[in-house]
Amino acid sequence: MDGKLTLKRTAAPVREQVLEVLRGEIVEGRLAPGQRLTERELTEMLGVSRTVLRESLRQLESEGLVSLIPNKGPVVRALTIEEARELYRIRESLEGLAARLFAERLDPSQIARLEQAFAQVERAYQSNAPSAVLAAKNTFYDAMHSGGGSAALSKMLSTVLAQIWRWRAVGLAHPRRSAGRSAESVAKLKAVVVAIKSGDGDRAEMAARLEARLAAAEVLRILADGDGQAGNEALGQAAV
Amino acid sequence: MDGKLTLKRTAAPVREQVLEVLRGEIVEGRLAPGQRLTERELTEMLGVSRTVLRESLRQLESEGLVSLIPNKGPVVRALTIEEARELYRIRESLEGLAARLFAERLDPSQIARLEQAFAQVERAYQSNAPSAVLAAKNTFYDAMHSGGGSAALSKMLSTVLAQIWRWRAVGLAHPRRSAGRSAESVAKLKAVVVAIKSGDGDRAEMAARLEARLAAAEVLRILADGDGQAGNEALGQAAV
DNA sequence: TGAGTGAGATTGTCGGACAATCATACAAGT
DNA sequence: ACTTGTATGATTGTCCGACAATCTCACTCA
Repeated sequence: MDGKLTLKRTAAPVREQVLEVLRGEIVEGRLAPGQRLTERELTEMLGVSRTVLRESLRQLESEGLVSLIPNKGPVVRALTIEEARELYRIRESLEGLAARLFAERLDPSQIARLEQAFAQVERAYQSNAPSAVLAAKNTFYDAMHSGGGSAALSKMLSTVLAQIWRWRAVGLAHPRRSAGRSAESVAKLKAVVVAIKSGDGDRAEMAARLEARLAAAEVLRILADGDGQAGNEALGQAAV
Repeated sequence: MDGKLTLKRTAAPVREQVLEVLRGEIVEGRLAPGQRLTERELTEMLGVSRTVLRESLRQLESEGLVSLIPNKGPVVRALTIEEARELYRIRESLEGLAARLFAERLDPSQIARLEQAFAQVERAYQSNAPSAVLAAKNTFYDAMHSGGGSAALSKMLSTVLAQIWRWRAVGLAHPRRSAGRSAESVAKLKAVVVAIKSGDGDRAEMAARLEARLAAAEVLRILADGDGQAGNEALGQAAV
């Protein structure tokens, strides 16, 4: 009875369900960036009252996933390339800190979780299924972000990742993806795991930052080259 | 006609006014940590409807200033020392990044703003008025955080600072405040300004991180020494 | 003593209502 | 043809009242 297994909590409040659904729709791209929504549409689509919906929308706004335009309605937020670049740098800093905290603590159960997640990434990579790789990496990052034991930090990282998630998918699937990047990515993740396990905070931070920087460079390269229009389109500006 | 002077926007929506008022009350400690609130109380106190109030509360929750306990009501959030430590480390990372971006851009108008803010800090320090120092430092940090040109970053830093603001006030006013810390703080801020102006990103980041680390150490020392009870009290646990 | 029970307080959710604001199309006047 | 003005519809902003669900706590009864 000591709380470690609070199983089957009563059904989540409607508000949280709405939040999860909308977040998922946006993050996975089924609601396109720039797409306009209205409260009426959404309430009918979800079968909830405006009260609940509006509370959820406020929260999505503070997570940076939607913009609420006064007297106009909610819009799925579309980022410029510049904003994407900023988010990637923030991610790099915070992920470096997460790795450092992880290495400084070395919580055995967290380590085990991280290694398991990494093994899953390796398997997914060998099976050559992009979506599986994406999913596996997400659980890996989740383990890495929470391994340092800071709830505030892992929450921040989630919201940052949610905003750039779309481009991570682009980076993984894009035809112009540089050859060998996947293998390199797995190798760098391995380095992060090893560095964390070594207990050396500096080394862990460096490894994590390096991986984040490479991932960012890859995605930004894909978005920026070709030409401006294509870049903007990928960012959702043209997705009306 | 090119939009640079959109003056006198219409009165802010009620929701935002409520948000600002509540945020201010919490950050400045007039609503004590751990203090219980109820929707009814707040609506009567502010003269607004539950609809608006609840939307504002959701936002405050996502900023980490209140906890919304199901079927119980909103509570002004009280942090443990451990959580405070985590927030200070996050602040250090993000502030380092902000200084780096600032140095990499070197926007002249932002530099001017920073120097003005620093001059104000020096004056406030010489006038030996703690509250003036606090206010001046806040505008300084604001200039520093937004000088890198990243809206996402400065928004994150604001929410982090809002959560630890209370302890910054403690650190400035506490009798056990180590002698010379104020002077040292001003000197370190000066170093940050100089480093940013040099355009050297590494140096700017180092300077900013150092200052953040010292400020954190000072506050955490005050909170942690003495004894556990006093520490908790300062953190607001006992303020029922 | 202890278990059950019931009242009260508080949030969770809903639906309706109306004002305020914005965008658009259309009409009118020059 | 072009500008100005106006009407109209769409959408959010805000309020109110209602009721169910859940938690707390004191109280009663065996």
